[in-house]
Amino acid sequence: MTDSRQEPGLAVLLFIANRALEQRATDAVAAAGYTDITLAQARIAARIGPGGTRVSELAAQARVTKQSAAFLVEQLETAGYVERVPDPSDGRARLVRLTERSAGMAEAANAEVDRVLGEWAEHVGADRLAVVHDVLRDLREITDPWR
Amino acid sequence: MTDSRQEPGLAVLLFIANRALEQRATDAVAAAGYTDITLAQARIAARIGPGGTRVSELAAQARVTKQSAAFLVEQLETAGYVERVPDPSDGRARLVRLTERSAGMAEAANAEVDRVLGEWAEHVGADRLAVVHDVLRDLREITDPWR
DNA sequence: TCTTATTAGACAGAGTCTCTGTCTAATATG
DNA sequence: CATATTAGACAGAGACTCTGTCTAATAAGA
Repeated sequence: MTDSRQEPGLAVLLFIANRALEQRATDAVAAAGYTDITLAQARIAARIGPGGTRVSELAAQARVTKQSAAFLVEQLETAGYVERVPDPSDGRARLVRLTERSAGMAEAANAEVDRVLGEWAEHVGADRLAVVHDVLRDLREITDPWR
Repeated sequence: MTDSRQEPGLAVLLFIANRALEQRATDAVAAAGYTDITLAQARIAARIGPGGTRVSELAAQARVTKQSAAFLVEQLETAGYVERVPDPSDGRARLVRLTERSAGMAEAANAEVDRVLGEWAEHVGADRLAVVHDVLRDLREITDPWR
């Protein structure tokens, strides 16, 4: 989205880092035996909170439309990774929750992410990586309309 | 790809920042009148170098298969944003080059990216943002198999 | 309370993107 | 010169995402 080759801009660098991490996590999940889940589904699943999350919320977090999120949740439900329960606080809403089956998958993903972050810290220094983390967190205030 | 809500991990933060920048650039391009280009096409177009780039190279940079990249290049060619010429150095290859028509589009995208980065620098400090840029650049050595 | 506006989600359909698999031509390798 | 590799084309299937529309539940105001 920047311009052309040569020294890559921040836009490209963000893309590369994001994709690298995503790829490692995806590969790890597949290696752990969870081969019936796609990247798009995983992006949704990864954003489900402990107490369950609404489809609208998942859509916002994953930057897709409600329809797309609902479609992916449906797939995840069929595969047994999530379940939908009524939201006690709102009769219109339903909460999407992770099932026990997804526990191992989540663990595999998280373990790999930690491993990758360890490698990154070793390569660029834990302190510098921490700055990246802090800055991106601060940046979220202006880049993330939802919360 | 991390786990669930609460303090977002680096994986989610990278995703958010990347998407935010991508969205702003995309909106700016559309606002500039280039409504016949999609996000996937733009991701490919943004990676075409001054002297032209091979489809295989574009595929690697955009993290998609050769087939996907070829498909998108085909769309871009039909729309008049790129052209394909034989690669003098390799009879098998063809170089994808930007046409004059894409100049205004690239300018609109780059201008918006610069604008966003300016906002970011203002929000978190130019020095801290510079650290992020440096770290991600260093990280590329281990996250980007292609160069 | 009653009317109206908003919000969560379901449903339908079309378009876009991406992948696996296979094939040809051109280039390296030994 | 035979073989392996690489760039790209072609075909087809599958996955993802969107616009548009609809119902039900909640929120807001007269």
